[in-house]
Amino acid sequence: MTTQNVVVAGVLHRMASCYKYLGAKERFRAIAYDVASRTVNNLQCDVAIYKDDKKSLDELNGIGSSIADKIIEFLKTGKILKFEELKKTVPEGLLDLMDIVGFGPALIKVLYEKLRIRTRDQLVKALEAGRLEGVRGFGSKKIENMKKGLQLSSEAQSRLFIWDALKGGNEILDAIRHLPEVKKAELAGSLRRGKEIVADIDIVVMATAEDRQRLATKITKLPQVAGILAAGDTKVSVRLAASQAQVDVRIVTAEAYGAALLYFTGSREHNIRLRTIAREKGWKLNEYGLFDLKTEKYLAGKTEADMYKWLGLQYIPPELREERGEIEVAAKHRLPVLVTASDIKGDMHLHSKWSDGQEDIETMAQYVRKTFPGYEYLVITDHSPSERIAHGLTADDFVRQFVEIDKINHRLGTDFLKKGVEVDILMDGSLDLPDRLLRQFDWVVASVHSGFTHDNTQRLLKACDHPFVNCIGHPGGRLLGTREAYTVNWEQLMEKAAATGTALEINAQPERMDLSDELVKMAVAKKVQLVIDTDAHALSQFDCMQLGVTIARRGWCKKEAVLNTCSWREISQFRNKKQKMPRNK
DNA sequence: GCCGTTTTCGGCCCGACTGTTTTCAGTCG
Repeated sequence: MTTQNVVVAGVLHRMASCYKYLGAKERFRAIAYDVASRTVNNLQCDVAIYKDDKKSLDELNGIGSSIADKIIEFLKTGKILKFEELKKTVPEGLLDLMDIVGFGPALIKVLYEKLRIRTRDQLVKALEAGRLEGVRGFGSKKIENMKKGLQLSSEAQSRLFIWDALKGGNEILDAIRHLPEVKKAELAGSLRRGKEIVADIDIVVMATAEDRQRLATKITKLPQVAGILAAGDTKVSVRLAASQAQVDVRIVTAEAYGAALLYFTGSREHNIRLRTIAREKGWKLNEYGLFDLKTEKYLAGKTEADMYKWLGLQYIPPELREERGEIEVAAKHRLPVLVTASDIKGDMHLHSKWSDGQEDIETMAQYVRKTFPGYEYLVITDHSPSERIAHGLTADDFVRQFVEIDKINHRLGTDFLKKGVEVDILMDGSLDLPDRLLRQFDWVVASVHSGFTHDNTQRLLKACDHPFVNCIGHPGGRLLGTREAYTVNWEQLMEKAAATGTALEINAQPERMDLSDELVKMAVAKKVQLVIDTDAHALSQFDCMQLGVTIARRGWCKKEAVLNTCSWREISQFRNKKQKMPRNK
């Protein structure tokens, strides 16, 4: 669905690069094309729906009449005449280099005009032959950095999945916090906003002005650091030994800590809006604080809350700072109170040794009760028979498992454990366990584990119609970096889920994150009941609940929209209500 | 090229670090 968006955004981005190449007189045009490119890239729907609707396209942020025409031209003809013209004056082969660290428009212009280099290959050969040495502006370090940049860009894209980035980030954050000069330190950047994939790890550190330089040096010498990319006394960039991830550390004073945190958390688009608001009020906003434009007087900067207050906005949680309407809503002080990890009362999708989990049920129960004291219930949901590879249980197995669960509950003196199942949705939308068994479970998660190349809408709709199905597990079926999500008509599925009293899962496994934040936002708007699950197969995976909560928060999700913030009594009511609904068939 | 509840013209976020060169341009985030 979004492939077309990526293509269109790519063309606009390349046009922006062309205008950057053309120099100062075109620089604002370049910015305009970049903004439009990002808008298309962030679009929640397929850009193709605007093919015959210039008016709506024009209304999008950063897309005016002229760019709207060009997008429509591309959608209809597959090219943009203006872009074809631009390519005649700009060395197209070098355009892509502008996305590499260290390669800007001025550099590729010099390469082309002085050395007639117009492709990446020619550049690599020129570097190997030493043709750049002695050319004015190309010192030995610059040439070295160009080689490094090229090398890095040809290696696998160094983007990190959030769960890995969090691990690396928290590890070095912890080391930084232990340095005596550090008063405070926090993760910032897209990691703090909870994006699925991040490019680097940002950290903001508070220290006194006198300590900054010494601290910067110490940070570069931490054992986690494998290489130094840049090191001033307020900014340090290093590469982590473990993951090769880039870490940008900013060291600021207490006066500027909130401003720096705000600035380095982003998003870029969010910041630009904030700065514009400051401007309109006669102030200037930067990473050091909020200042009066004329007198330079410092107005605020110690905390993020201060900054938002001065700007007349409600505090905006990091997960919402994506310039997706949060500023307008914050101006009216109408932001939703987002769900938090402490609201969660239990995990409703996990696997024991009975199928493909690593632990026995009692060990999990004891671990979770100790580690998550706020939890009131834990639903064991092992696989059904079709999942042979995951040792799916037969109907008889489940009956035996019921007995075991009762015994453990009895031993622990609680009813903490609930009887559940992750039942397979077969190709025709039916389930692989009989109704007489399904009705005995406390909770039934139904999931697709086959037919990933099909449009699975009908299968999922049929599962929602089943009276004993309470939740659709990992509804999109994607595995990040491995398998694309299968095709689903989300409008239809969400409307069906809401109408039938079927919950949709936010599966918090790091390689799933399914529903995605964008789909959560859509589900919230359609009043679908959500459940945040870890799908844990090992004790350590119960920690992923935090990740699921982050996804929910990015989807503007309130506590009320998440079923497992409720007591078990309320969850039983949710289940009973569906069973009593009049059936279509 | 976009945008506007002072504006349809004249703005457009802003500062740090690097490298190469003697005072700054280019690039990044």
